[in-house]
Amino acid sequence: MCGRYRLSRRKQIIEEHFETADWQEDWSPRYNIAPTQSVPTIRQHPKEPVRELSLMRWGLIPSWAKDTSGAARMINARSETAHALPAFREAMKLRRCLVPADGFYEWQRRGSAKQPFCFEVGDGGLFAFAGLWDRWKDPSGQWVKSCSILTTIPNSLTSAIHDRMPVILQPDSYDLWLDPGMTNTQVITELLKPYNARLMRCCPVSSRVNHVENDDVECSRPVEVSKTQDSLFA
DNA sequence: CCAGACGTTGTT
DNA sequence: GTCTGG
DNA sequence: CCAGACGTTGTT
DNA sequence: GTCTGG
Repeated sequence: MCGRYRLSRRKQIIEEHFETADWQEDWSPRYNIAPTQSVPTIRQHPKEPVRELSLMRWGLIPSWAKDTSGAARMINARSETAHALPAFREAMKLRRCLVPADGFYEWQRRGSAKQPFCFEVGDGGLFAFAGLWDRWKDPSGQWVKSCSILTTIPNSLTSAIHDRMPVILQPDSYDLWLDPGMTNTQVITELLKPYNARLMRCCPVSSRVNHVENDDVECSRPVEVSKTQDSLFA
């Protein structure tokens, strides 16, 4: 799954990489993005051929939710079932987005031991998670946009650490994934595959990343693991 | 008909 | 909102 | 995802 | 253990 990630590139770099329209919001590099926080997402404008960046709360709040209490459990949606579930079904058909990132964290557990790893694509550059979004009217009448990151079975790199991984889209499938006119969920679901392990890398990182208040480059800096911890790789 | 649920992951 | 259970 | 909190009633 | 906050 994916419960913590990194987006450390500057706004202009994100705009250029994903070929979006200019964005009014600010974005400061983040190394430890946590559920319920505000994150950039990319959507296709429904009428004009333009991709737009938009801040959303991470943890999808369905339009019919009474409150936000369940949102933290909706940070991920299983790609195998999302098309059929009440909370995600309509979003899968009509409200897909990209969630830009340049790293994500997974924790490997062995009994009580817990070791975080940082995963990257290529040399640590930008990539996009497949995302779903919805909007919910809060008690004051304000619309709150929120999003979820799809998950799938792990590839050979991530399976050593965890039994799920986030869906990372190939750049050549961005257009189809984002196309609001594509409502054939069967076609859409074809895109939700484990990313090529040979194009990814990972390494153990400091448990600093465990604490959400730590949000700096140290969170994804590789660390040595001790001999005893080394068995975590086994 | 109304009432109530609607989710993921991990752990075992 | 939609779907299920009673 | 992890970290951290987690509580009622009655009596004085 | 479960639930909330970030």
